[in-house]
Amino acid sequence: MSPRRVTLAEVAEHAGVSRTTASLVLAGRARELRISQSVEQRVVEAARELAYRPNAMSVGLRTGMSRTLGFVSDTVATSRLAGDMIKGALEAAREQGLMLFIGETEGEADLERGLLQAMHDRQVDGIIFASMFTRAVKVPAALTAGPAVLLNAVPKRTSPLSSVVPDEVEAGRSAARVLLEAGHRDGIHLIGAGPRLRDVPPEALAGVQRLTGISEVLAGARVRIAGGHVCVDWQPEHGYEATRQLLEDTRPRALICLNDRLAVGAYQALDDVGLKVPSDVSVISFDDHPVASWIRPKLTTVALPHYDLGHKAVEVLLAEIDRNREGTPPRGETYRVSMPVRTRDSVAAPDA
Amino acid sequence: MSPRRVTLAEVAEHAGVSRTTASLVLAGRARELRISQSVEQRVVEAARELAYRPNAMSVGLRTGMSRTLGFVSDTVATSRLAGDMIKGALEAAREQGLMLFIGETEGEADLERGLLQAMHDRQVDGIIFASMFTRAVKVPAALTAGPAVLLNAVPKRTSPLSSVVPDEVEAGRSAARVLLEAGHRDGIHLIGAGPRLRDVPPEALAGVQRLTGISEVLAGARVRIAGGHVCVDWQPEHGYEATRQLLEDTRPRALICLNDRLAVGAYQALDDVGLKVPSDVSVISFDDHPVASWIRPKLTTVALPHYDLGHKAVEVLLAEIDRNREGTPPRGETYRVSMPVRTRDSVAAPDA
DNA sequence: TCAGCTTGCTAACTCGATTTAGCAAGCGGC
DNA sequence: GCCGCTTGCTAAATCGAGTTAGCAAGCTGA
Repeated sequence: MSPRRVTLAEVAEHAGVSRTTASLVLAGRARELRISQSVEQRVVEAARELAYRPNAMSVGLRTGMSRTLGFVSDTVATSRLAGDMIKGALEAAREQGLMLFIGETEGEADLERGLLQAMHDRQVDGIIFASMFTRAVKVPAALTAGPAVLLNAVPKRTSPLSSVVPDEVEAGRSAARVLLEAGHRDGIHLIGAGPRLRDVPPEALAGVQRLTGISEVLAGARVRIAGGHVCVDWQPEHGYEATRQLLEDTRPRALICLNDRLAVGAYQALDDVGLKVPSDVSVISFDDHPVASWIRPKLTTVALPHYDLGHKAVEVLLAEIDRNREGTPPRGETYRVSMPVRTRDSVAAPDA
Repeated sequence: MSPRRVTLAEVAEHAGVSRTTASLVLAGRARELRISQSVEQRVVEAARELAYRPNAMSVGLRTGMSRTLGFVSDTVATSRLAGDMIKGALEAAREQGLMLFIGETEGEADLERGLLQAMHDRQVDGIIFASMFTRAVKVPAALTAGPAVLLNAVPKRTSPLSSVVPDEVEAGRSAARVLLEAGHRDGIHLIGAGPRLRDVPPEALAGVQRLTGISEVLAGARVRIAGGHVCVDWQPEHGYEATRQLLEDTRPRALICLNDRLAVGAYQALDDVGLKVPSDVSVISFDDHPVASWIRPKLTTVALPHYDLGHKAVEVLLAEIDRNREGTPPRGETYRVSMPVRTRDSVAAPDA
């Protein structure tokens, strides 16, 4: 794009000094280089009058810092589910005067390689490697060439990269506590997976961790999980079918749906047989998808902290960039972001 | 980011030629500058062996083309509603070897100005200025300094910028046609706005245009719109209340909900009084939000072509960039992208 | 043999900013 | 007056790539 811009050379000429002097003044180094107040004033004034803004490409080429970050993910920006992750990252970046390049791989290795290359070609200061669903990832070699952070992902193998993930175990504990606090002691069923840990595919990290937390708290209260219904995928249809099957066998008092879309399906199945939420059956879930507040009654759910995840990832990445500049090795730490309970209308005391 | 990269100078040295020669060869200008086949071969081989990739910052500084585009919107990337717009844009850009900077303004003028500046500082080749909801926008002055395109927006005043928008009028026609084709001739009610055009706020562009198309086709078939229910916002709660009120007065045969979230609410209200979709009341709607295929029965809806909108915007922007490079004035055209009907299960012939 | 043309490359400059070494002028002390 | 130090700036080089003018060598025709 070629719209005319004011160059530093023009500012220098306007102020009647060399480009070097102008550069040093605007970089805040006037004192250090013993430039007089009057020259400094002239430069600052000229820059203001001419509305000078540095060309970021030029600065980047000279300094090796482009003031841009890369955000590479499978489908975060485009899946309609985790937009707040991007939002959090965008805001954290903006606060520091940085811009974000977005790239989506759809999980394809070739696309991923091309994107990482394109970002490195553009000299990004660092890269956030994000996953739509919490999972363990194979860290691409190209990613460790410079500062990078995993977002909503943990490395499959030992890696120098730090991770930022939701605290899913604690979320499971929270969900169980909500039911216990409402008075539920039996008839608690899982929709989506369980009741044993081995009923969850190990790659479904969120499921494993949610169930871990749920089991821990219920066991601690000597409450048994009455049953679990495995779903091959966590969409409304699967929640509907699982709940239909459950209702053929028994009358549940509470459902822990492993995500909100499963809960949508559970609501539909309960409605089909005339059971009311929450007077007949309480429902608690995870994610806080917008649909949670569209269904009636509104769903109590433990929220994925997308915004905070994205924001934290940028913070951690910036720390890694600083570390890299100082020649310090990467931190390789896992940061867990807590998941708040969104209390709505789907949980009540068990009926008699 | 400072990981070691191979420079053109290193390729030249490896091939035993000048940097100029190496540059000309890799730019495909060997023939034009009469460089021998053997020299050309040596350069190409050296570049391959050394895995040379040009530094995009350097190329950008020298050529004035950064091979990046800006995407500025209110809340498109982060609202969870229009992710496919970004996806379409990302894919169109990737096909051309370009990358996308994303920035969100939340409709704040200061943020908007800062973002446009940041993108210009980084020498973006052009900018897509997008809106989450179809609307008329005040085009920021900074935007017309170089190639730019409006996406899901039209300019409030005459502007040199082209627009890419969904064809909402034709979408309204499609929706009406679906009902006519199912046999509906009366008892057709609108949920969200209407029945007259003046019942829609003029700034709710999609509403005005959808209603225009609906009215046109129904009038052409001599079918009256039985009634319309204005909603201050188009969320499920509003659809629920409007439909509840409607059901207190009359028994509708078909509902045209002005978007899918209103339809969610309408479904809930119909369920409350034991009316079945579609046997008792057909429902058609707009947008094709994911929830359309979660509710039961699945909703027939006229889809917003987010992916195609985003893709088209990049295409149009690239044409504008070429035009700008040739010194040709911007096109200033409006491109309407058609909205396909997603036929599901919510429309049937009227009952007796 | 000489002049003009062709071939095949290179030196130098450019893009816009930053960085570093160093120079000139002035001052103070011996 | 001379030398060393301080002040206040600048020239030159750098970052990595692209662009343009031009030079040297060789060939051909008169």
